[in-house]
Amino acid sequence: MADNLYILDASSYVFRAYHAIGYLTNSKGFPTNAVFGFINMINKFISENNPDYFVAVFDSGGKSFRNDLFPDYKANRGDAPEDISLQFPKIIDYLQARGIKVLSMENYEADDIIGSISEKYKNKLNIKILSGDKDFTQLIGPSVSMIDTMKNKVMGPKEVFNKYGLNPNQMIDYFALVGDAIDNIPGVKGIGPKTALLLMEEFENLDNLYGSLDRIQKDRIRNLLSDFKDEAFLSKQLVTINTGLEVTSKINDFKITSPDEEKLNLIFTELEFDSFIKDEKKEDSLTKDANYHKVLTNQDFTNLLNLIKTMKEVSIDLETTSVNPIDAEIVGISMSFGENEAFYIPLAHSENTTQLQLKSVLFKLKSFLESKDIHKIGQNLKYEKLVFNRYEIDFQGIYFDTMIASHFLDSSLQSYSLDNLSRRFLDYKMISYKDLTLKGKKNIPFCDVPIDEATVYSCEDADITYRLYSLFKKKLIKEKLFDNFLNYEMPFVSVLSLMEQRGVNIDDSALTIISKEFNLLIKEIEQKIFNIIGEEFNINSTIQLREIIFDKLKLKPFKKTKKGEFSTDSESLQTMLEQHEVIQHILSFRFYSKLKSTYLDSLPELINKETKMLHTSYNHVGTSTGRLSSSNPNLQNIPIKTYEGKRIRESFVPRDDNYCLISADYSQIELRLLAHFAEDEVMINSYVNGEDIHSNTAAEIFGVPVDDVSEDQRRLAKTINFGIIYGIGPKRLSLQIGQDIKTSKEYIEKYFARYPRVKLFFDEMIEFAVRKGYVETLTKRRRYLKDIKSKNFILRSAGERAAINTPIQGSAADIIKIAMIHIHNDLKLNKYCRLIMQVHDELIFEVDKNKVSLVVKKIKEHMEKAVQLKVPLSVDIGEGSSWSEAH
DNA sequence: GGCCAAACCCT
DNA sequence: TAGGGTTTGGCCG
Repeated sequence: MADNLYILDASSYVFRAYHAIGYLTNSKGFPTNAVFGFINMINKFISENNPDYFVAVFDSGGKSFRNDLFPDYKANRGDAPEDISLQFPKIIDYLQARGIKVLSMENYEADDIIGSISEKYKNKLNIKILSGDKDFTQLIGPSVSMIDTMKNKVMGPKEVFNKYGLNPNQMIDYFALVGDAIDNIPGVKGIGPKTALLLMEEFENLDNLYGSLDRIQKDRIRNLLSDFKDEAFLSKQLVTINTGLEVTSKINDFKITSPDEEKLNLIFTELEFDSFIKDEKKEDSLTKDANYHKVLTNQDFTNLLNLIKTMKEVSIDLETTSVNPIDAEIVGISMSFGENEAFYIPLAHSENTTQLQLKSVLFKLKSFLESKDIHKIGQNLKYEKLVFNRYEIDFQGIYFDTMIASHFLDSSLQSYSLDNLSRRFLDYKMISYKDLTLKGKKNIPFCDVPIDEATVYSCEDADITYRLYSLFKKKLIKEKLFDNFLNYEMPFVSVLSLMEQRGVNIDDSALTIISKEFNLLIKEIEQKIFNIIGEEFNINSTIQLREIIFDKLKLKPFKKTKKGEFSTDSESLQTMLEQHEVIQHILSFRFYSKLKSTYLDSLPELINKETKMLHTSYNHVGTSTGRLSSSNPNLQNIPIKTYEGKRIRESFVPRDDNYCLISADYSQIELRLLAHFAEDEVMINSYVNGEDIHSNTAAEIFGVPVDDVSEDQRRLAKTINFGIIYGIGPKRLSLQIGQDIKTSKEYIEKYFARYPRVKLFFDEMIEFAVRKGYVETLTKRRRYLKDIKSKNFILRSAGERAAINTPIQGSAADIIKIAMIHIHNDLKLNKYCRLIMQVHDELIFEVDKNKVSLVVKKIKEHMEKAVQLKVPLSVDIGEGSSWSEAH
C-alpha cells in the first residue's frame, strides 16, 4: 500500500470551527472560538490517523484569478467577520509550531493548490483531501478521495457516482450547467440538478452537448442552453480547479516534524487554552495530574455544552443507584473528549453542595444524547441506553463499545470489566469502586460518595474508556476488523437493549400453583426416603447423601468427583438404580426440587414491580464463542425436555390478548455450517436436496441404502453427527450410545473415512490455531487459544476441540445476530411484532394475532437470508398462546 | 457475606 | 464432546 498524503482544506475548517463553537474569547476579549475548535480537530485527526504526510492549505484571502474572469465571482459572500479574520494568524502560528506545513498562494484559491498537489503526487501516494466541499469531486480518482472528518464521510469514485450518478470527470461540466448560488456561479439559468444529470448522461460532456443541441427534443431546454451558452462555458472555467500550478514543496516537507513545545505553550498561554498546555509532569502519569473537572454551576455546564458542540465523539459514563439498569437512577454523568480530560456532572449526591438539577441537565443534553451524528463511546453502552430510556431519552449514536470491541478482538479473556481492560491494555490500575464506597466495613451507595472523590473516580472511567477506544479502534483497523465490528456488533447493542426493556410476560399464578403441587410431592418423597433409610437428613447436601448411600447402605459407586469423592450425580445414581429402592426416590426428589427452586419459586420474584414483566439481562460478551448469555433470570435454560418442564414453559405468555407467541428456530444450523466449512459434497447435497442428514450419515457409516436404515442406526448417526461438532472421542461416545469403546472408536473412524473433508477441515482449524494463535468465526471474531501448543495433552486436546467447535458455534451465533439486526431494522415488521427472547438458535416474538402469516413469512425470510452459505438455512416456525405451544 | 464444588437446567 | 447460569450446602473469616 502506498503512503497517505492528507491535504487539509484549512480555510473551510476554520470557518466550520468558528460556527460550531459559538462565542469564546480569552480574558482580554480576543476571540478564540475558531482557533480552539480547529486545534481540537487537528489533534483528534492526527492522533487517530497518524498521517504519513500532511499539509494545510489556505486561501490567500484576497481576490483570485477567477475574479479577473468574472468580477462577481463569490460576490454574494460578504467579507468574513472580523473576529474570524483575527484568528487566522494564530492558527497559522499554531500549525507551524506544531510542525505542520502550511501553504497558500496569491491570486489562487486553496482549491487550486490542493488540486495541483494532488495532481503531482497522485501516482505515488494515496491522496486524501480533507474537506466537505463538493467542488473537489472533480479531482477524485482511483488514488484520490475526499474525507469529511466532521461528518465521517469518505468519498471515492464509487460514492461520487452513488450521490450524483456521474463519474468524477463529468463533475466540472455538470456544475457548469447547474451553477452555484453560494459562489455566485451563473450556470445555465433554468437548469437544475435533475435536467443536468439527464443531459450529462446522454451527452457525457459539455462539448458534445453543445455540438449536438439539435438532438434535444424539448424546446425549452434547447433554448435555455443556447441562450446561456457563454455563461455555461464561463462557469466551466470558474469551477475548474487549476491542477497545473508549480508545487515547489518536496514530499518530505509534508512530513509532520516534532512540535516546538515552547512556542506552542506561548500560543496556548496567550489564548488561555490551559488544557492544551503541556506540563512536564503531566506526560506519563494519569489521574494525579489529569484534568478532571466537576461541573457544578450553570456557567460550568454552559461551557461544557459549548465544548460538546465542537465534538463528534464523546465517551460517556453514568453513575447510578443500581447495577440493574431497569431500576437504576442517575447520580452523575461523566464525559471525556480526549485523553487526560474529563468532566463529571454530579446530580444526586447526598452531600450538602449545590448541584445542577437532573431534569434540566437531561433536558439540555437531550438533543446531544439523541443525535445519531455524535458518536458515543462507552463501556457497556447497553446499560446507558437502558437507563436513559427510563428518563425518556432515546440514546442514539451508539458508535463504539470498548467492552464489545475487546471481546471481538479476543473472546477468550476472563473478564471484560473496565478495570480489567485498563490493567491489561493500558497497564494502569484504576480506582476501585469497592474502595471508593467503603465506609468502615460496609459499602455505601454511590450517591453518598463525596463529590470530589466521585469526580475523580467517574472522570477516570470516561477517560480510560476513551483511551481504550483509541487503542482498540487502531487494532481493529489494522486487522481489517473494524467494518465487521461496526456492522455486526455495534448495532446489536440496540437490539439487546430493546429486548431487555420490553421483557417477557409470565403467568406467575400458574407457576405458584405448580410450585405448591411440587411442594407436596417433594415432602412426600422426602418422607419416603427418611422411612426407607430410617433417619432424617438433608437430601440436598451432597456430603450427607454420600454418607447415606456409600457408608450406610454400602452401595457400589459408579465414579468419583474431581475432588476424589464418590459422585452422587444423576448419571451415577441411574447406574445404581437396581442396587437400592431409595435411589429412584432421590432422583425424583432432586428433579422436583431443581425445578421448584430454580424456576417455579424464583421467576415470580424477578418480575418487575412497575412493568410487571420479567427483564432478563443479556450479556453481549458472556461467552468465548460469541453466543449470548442470559442472567437474572437465565431465560436460556428454561426446562423443555420433560412434561413437567413443558408446564413451566406454558407460563411464558403474550402480554395481552391481542398477541400470540411465535418461536422461530434454525434447523441444524451448526451441522449446516460444518457442511459449509468442510465443503463436503455429500453433506452439502443432503441439505440442498432437503434430505434427512442423520439417515444419510447412517447409510454412509453402515454401508446400506438410505431406505434400509433402521431407527437405531439413525439415532446412532444423529449422536455422532452432534458429537462430531464438539470433537467427541471414543470414550464419551461409547457412554452416549451404550456400546464399548472399541466399537465407538470404529464408528468415529468410519465417519471420518466417509467424510474425509470434515477431517481435513478439523485439521486445518487446528493448524490455523497453532500458526496464528487464534481461530475466527464468520464475522471474524477472534478467540485466542493459549493452550493450543501446550505440552500437556489434556490442555492441548481441549484447545484443539475449541479450535474445531468455536468457528461452528460462533458462526451460528453470528448468523442469528445478523438476522436479529435485520429484523430490528425492519420497521414495517416491527409494527406487528416484537422480539422478546433469544435462545442461541431460536427467536421468540410477540405477534399481533391478525398479522401472523405476514410476520411469519418475513421472519423466516430474514433468518434464512441472513447470510449466503453453500447450504441453505432452514427455519422452523411455531405459533401459540404460550412458549410451550409455539415451540 | 464471599467463595467454592457439586449438581442440573438449556442449546 | 462445545458453550452457558443458578441453586444449594458448607467452609472461611
